[in-house]
Amino acid sequence: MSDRRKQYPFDEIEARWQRHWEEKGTFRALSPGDPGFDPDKPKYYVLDMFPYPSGDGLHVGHAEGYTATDIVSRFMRMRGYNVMHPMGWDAFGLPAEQYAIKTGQHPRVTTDRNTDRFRTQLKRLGFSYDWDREINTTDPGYFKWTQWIFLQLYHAYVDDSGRARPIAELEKERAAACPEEGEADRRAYLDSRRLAYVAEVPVNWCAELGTVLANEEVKEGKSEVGGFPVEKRPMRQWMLRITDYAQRLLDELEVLDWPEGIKTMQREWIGRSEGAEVDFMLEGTGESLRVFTTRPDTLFGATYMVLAPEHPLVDTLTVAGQREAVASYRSEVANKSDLERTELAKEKSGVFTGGYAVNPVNDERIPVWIADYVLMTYGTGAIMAVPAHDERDHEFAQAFELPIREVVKAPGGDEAGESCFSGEGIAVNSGLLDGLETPEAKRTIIDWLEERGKGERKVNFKLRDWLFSRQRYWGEPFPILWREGKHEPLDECELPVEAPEMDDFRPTGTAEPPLAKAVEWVAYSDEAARETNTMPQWAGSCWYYLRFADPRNSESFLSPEAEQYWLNSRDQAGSVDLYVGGAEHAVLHLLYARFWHKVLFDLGYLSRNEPFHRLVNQGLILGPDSQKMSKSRGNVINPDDVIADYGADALRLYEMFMGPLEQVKPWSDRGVEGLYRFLGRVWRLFMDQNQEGEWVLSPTIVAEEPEKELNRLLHETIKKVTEDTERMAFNTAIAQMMVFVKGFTGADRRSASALRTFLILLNPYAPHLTEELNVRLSERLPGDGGDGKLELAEMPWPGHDESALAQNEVQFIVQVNGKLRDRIMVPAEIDKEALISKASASKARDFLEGELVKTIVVPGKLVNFVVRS
RNA sequence: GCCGACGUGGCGGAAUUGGUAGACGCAACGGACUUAAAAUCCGUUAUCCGAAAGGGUGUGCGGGUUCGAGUCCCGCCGUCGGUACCA
Repeated sequence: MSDRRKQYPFDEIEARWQRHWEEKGTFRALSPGDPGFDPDKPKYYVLDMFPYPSGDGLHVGHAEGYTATDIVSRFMRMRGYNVMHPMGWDAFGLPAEQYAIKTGQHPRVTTDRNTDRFRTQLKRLGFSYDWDREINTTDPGYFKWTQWIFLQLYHAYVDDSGRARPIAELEKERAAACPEEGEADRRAYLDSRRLAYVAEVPVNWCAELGTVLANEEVKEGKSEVGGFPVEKRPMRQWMLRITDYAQRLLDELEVLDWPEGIKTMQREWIGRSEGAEVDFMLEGTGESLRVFTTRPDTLFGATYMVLAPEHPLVDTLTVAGQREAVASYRSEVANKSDLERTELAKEKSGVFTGGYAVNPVNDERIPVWIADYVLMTYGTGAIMAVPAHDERDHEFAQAFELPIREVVKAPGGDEAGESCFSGEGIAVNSGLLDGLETPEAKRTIIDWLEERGKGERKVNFKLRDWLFSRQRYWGEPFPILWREGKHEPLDECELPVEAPEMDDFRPTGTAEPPLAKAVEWVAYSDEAARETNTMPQWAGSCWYYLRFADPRNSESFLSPEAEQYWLNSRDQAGSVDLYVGGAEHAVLHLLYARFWHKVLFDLGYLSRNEPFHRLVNQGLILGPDSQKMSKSRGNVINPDDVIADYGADALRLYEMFMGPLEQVKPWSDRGVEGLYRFLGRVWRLFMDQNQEGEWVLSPTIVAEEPEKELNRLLHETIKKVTEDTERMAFNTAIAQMMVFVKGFTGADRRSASALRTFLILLNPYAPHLTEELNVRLSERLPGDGGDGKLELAEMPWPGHDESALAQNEVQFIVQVNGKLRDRIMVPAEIDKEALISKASASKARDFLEGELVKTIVVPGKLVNFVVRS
């Protein structure tokens, strides 16, 4: 590129305008109370998923989503909205900490360096962020409020109506209801209801990372970060009771304007299923075994039962003769990693305990097995097996030669044969249920069970409580103390709790977090010690979109005034109007943020019950080889290089022109060049180069209105670009602007006002070039401000004039039997008779032999003759 | 296996409500300018038959609905993403 001549001096232009915007504060979003705030302007909040500032710097995928939101932001500002478009840093996280371990350099240093680099890169792309609202999750002034929100969770519970309330209210109720209760019991009861609680549960321990991970962070038995093996281990950890919100997280998803795929993924992750819990008496023990089933109508077909190997009743049930087999199976399973357990899923395994249970519906005696296809973590950790109507049970029954009894007939009538039938049908061999259809049979049997106290209706969720502590240094410390083995909250006035300075960030190799090594810090007082776990990376990103509305508030996480203005759109469920980011956060960040938002909503801090009204996922940009970009493949495109060669406007425009925003699409170096050439054509539409090689305004530009055809082209372009930008179809908007440029390039008298309008249309896409040309155009046509000084960013978006689109003659197509035979030009006001007669006189007449059945006229479009030969 | 998205020229893609398939860009080819090249500008470019005029075929495959289907319906095939013993 070095010696090739530039199409236009983009480097100089872009740097200058970026400096100008920064100095002038062009894109500052004023809040209520700010000088110059206009209360009549409607607000619009456009949010990007803020990046983790990694050492690799910005990549073209960031640039894609951020360009899209920047176009929308600039567009909406020109349409009269007060637009908030902020940016910040999700800067706690593993890479900085691992780098610190390797080099001994404090993560703060790496983080600051990386955020500086990211900020510089983003500014170089000309994004219209309000940098006064920049936030960083690792700033004490920010995480003070992350810790504060944690305390709100700690001090809250969910009442019977499903709303979060202060736990103090529950404490009062409890004291009134159980006045005799001792202090320890009272405390245990309250802790069992808190939204933030401590529990000893089997958790995902990753030895390599030296920390536990949430279910959502484990993929196929490996850590999502790094791909290291993860094992289940019982550990005492902080948990958040997200399961109390399962139903609302499901229900309140409905009205959101999100991609259907993301909604489905959240629904599946929450995994609601309706059914019943049923008690089976265990023979000879006096104890009962509770199972969960979604098909209580198949109770008569239960021919055996299965417990998860970890189930507490296994020891009670196992008979002497089976003790050895059971013990060895249990230890075999315990040694399997989650990965092995799922990989071997095809082959069913299990062992008979020797014990029997009694089916409550028919008093039948059925054997109880243990098998690892039953999970301790779902339902009750035990199932009744109905091999005739459940594939897994069927497989197991075949492997161990257990009886299979059909109790549901398929509606078609014919029997399923060898394989099992798991659909709905008519109950058979089922006593009181015989002849009933499945839904009716379910209702009947549940009523029967409930009347006899042998079972009850039950809804189960796959969603588990959120494991909220990590054994890391670079995260938010918990605002919690431990005294005599009991946790207690720090007072709000002690926030933020900052991590101590340390030289050694290494994991301890045990469950003990690195912070435990800071002995002096841990010792809060003689009796009290600080919690040494830290919060997961998701904590900071759970509420950052709220903080942008009031980023410097030191008295509160968010003032009611800012909340009312920026986060309360009365006509929609969510607070943020438009949220753009990658689909990889479908069930992590987006679920956690919804949860916190609902808690804060319930506690009265927020006006809307959902955070994000409209969500758009940008598609991945692949390398030029159509493979995922990765360092090892060597197909990574660095935006810095592209900007150096072609400029930020060309990069922005190319990424928007590649195809629909949501779609996965490969990078093409040639493609960027094409858009760069387009910008060069735009430049030369306005500018000529003189003998000295200087760019001067073209003499073809005249202060007069465009002639009719060009005026139509102008208004067609206004219409199309407006509509396409509205629906975020940026690629087709750009295509139309190319057509405009082609049309006006061919004109030797170029209307200055038409060109100014065009610059407004292109401005959100290529802000630097257009602002520059606008200034130069003002020599010929002063700006709308009267003094020629008004910038495009301050101009209103144009509307199109419908009358300019009108044409004297319009084209109709002529079809015979739906097949194109000719195109004819007719007067726009032609009546139907004349149109048909003209159409039948066209080239179509050669195909009109035979009987004319009917003639179809689509106004403004076509005439179709239907002929039978 | 299940759920979701998608399948259109050599390539990226367009066709918003069923109504001209291939807008726009890339690549390729031809021409202008130039001593020459680069850059720029103009033109051609789905495919088959034909010298041409013109005609046939064509949106993954097979069927259907309709005057008319890339678009709607049924059944397949393929690619990508998610998920995986959740009873």
